[in-house]
Amino acid sequence: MTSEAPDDPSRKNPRARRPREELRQRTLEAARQIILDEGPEALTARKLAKAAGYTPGTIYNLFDSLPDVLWEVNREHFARMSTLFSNLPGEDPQTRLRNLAVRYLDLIEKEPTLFRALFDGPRRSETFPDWYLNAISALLDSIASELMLLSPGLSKTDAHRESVAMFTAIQGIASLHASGRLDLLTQETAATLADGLVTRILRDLSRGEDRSDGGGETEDRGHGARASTDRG
Amino acid sequence: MTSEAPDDPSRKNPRARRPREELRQRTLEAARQIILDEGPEALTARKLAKAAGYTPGTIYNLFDSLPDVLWEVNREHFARMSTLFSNLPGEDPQTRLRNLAVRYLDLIEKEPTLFRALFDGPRRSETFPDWYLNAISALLDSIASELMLLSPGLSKTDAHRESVAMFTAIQGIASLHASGRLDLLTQETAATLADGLVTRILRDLSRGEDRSDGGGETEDRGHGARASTDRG
DNA sequence: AGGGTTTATTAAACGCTGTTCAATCTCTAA
DNA sequence: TTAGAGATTGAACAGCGTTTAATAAACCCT
Repeated sequence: MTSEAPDDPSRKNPRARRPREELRQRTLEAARQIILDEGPEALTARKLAKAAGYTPGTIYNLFDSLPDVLWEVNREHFARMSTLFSNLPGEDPQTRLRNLAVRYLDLIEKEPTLFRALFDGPRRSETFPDWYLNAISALLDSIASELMLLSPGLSKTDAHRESVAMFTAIQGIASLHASGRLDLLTQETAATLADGLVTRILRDLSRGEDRSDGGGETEDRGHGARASTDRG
Repeated sequence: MTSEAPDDPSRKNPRARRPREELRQRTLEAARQIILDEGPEALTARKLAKAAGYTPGTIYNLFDSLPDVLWEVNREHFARMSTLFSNLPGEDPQTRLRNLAVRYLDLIEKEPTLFRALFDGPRRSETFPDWYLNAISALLDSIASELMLLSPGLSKTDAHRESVAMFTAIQGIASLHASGRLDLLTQETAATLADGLVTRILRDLSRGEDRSDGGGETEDRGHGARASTDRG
């Protein structure tokens, strides 16, 4: 399957011009398929070009770079995920948040390579696109608002902190699961672990509002502000 | 700094033979330094060879492959970490486990690139060395034994599940922190987040023994055994 | 319809990567 | 002193992302 559509002009005319946006979209679909099948590390310029029906150079006419292609795939994937996170089923915050976690891990179970492309891929010092930060912020905010519903005594700052803690915890399970390393640790399902974690956190959170730990003294070598100022 | 020791025979005799084990060790130190300075992705064959004072081919006389060098560095790093995990300070399990988490994140804060080499690097389908699995198992076991001390009603299976849950949660924070993405989510310190998480889990765990959630119904599309058989 | 311009496409090249290997050199043991 | 063993090298290979000059097709205008 070298050419795609039946009326693909590239069969007879290799240098025929194709509508730009359509070609971009076809490239993104090809890229998505490669990632789905073989993981983000298999997305090479030459392989993508062949899958899309042209030569490597054309990629750079359509996109800025290969990472740029990946970011576009990620953007679409993240957008598709975000729709799943709104209108969560459940009567109370507990149920909704547990469902959120389970849904999240369900999706990762089905498309682990796309998850890795989203979160394992981007390395330090890379600059993150705006939609990326906004999408995560939105997710955190929706978690935080559920937490404030659950525990009205929570300040905005505290709710935010707890939402980050919860997200990063789930993310830890998700990341290990998507990279195939969770099985090295346990037979337990990712969803089971996450559900247990969320349940415990929510139960403790809904119980007492303050975080005055019962007399635990830790060796604190003074790394970091325990109290925090509000953030935009 | 091209040559290392003052009596380095490679200065006058480029093809002089050097003691094999010593050279191996020198290579590992050079590799570790490269990872520390520039991250695991900067560990290339030619750069490592130059840093160790020879040419790329020699690497393959000393090691099986470049990933093999990385695994050796990881092995030493993990061993060094493991010593930190034994003899935890603290009277009760709560304090000891909180200290464990804080120590762990402290180390990652100081050597984030070594952490990334250990956990972000190895990709799916890669076969993991025995020491890797054993070291993680040992860590999980020490967590599990603390948990059983904390909550004597816990079965071995439950303790293991909870230890995995706790570890993966911390790992999530650690991974995001080491890759520089935690700052995108919050101003909060990694240690603060982890400490809060551990505190909540332990508090809930020491309270009630069973996990009968307070009537929460989730959409369960039947993915996975909720109860689990014991694992060897 | 034909000519000029614009633009998409391509092949080749650059510098990088990990890895292999024949040739070469050094050292050691007999 | 010499033969063999073993370490080291440089060249090569296939792949990578990316750039670019040349080319061919399509468009616009007369």
